[in-house]
Amino acid sequence: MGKEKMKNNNGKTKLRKGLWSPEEDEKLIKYMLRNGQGCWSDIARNAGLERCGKSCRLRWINYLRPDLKRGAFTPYEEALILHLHSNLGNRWSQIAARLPGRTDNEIKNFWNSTVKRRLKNNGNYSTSSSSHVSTDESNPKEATGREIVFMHDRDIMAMLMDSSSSSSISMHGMATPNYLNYPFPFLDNSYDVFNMSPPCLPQGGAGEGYCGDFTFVEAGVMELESDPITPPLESTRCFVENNAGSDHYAFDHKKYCNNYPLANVDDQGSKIEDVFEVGNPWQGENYSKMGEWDLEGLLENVSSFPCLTDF
DNA sequence: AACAAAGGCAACCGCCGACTC
DNA sequence: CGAGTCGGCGGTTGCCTTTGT
Repeated sequence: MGKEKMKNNNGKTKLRKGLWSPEEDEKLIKYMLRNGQGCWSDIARNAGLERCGKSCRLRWINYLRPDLKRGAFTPYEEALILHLHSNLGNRWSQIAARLPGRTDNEIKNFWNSTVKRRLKNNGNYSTSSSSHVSTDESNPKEATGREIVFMHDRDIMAMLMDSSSSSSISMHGMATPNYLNYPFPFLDNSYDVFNMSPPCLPQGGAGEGYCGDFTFVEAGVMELESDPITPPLESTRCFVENNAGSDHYAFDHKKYCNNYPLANVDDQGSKIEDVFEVGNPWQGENYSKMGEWDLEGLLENVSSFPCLTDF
């Protein structure tokens, strides 16, 4: 890393920094499609990019990967992030591993902006607040020295309700506190996220992943996967359509590609789906669009949640 | 309409562990 | 065993956009 900078200083190679241009993206995409992932330094060199390998890796992972899901976080994802953070702390990569299609950077940004702002607006949402957050005073920090904040699911939903203006969650008129207590049975703290095995890493092997356990099949209905062998993440249908209702994954051209159209990444002007030679992983006959996640409808169909019938 | 503040997000930085030679 | 390299991670920065006044 520093060595690359040294080279730069010696004038051998001038490495670019800052925002990526459409041409750079095109080079990286084409190279990755042609050669696949390898040594990032080689990729940067061989793809003709005047970037360090690290920069290429970051760009690909956080932005160009075809399996990325873009758009606003769904209420489900928000709740999941909050819950996982309460267990994992700032281990963004681990949290991201349980949110397929989302990157650690994305989640980190979401946390550092949206969540922290909501916490701030909510006032008491701090480690010193006993009403919303409880801390284990006997062991305020885990072994790594990280501060642990224990947040109950009730708090999570309170936050979500408070944030209803910015998300599509709809809870107005709902008057059943029991739902507030346990709106998402799968978010119960009894889940040992540290021992969930294996995590939903893209390279993860067979087994039940956290997200892989769930499949959205229609609005407001979530099924538990009965198949003991959960498919790899890429093929796990556990997403809802993003709130923007646009593309289901990486290429919401207008909004996310530095405001340039990535559709012309190919010389022939083919679309990104064609360039990647893959179908949209979030589309297909097995995928049912959900649109906005209407929690009211969800709760009306509460009987569809096997776990919720216990309440 | 103009300006400032806040929000959102892409990208960089520094550190660390794993691996190789 | 130590140095070098690489990939990965979390923290942070800075730019652009949006919102408020």
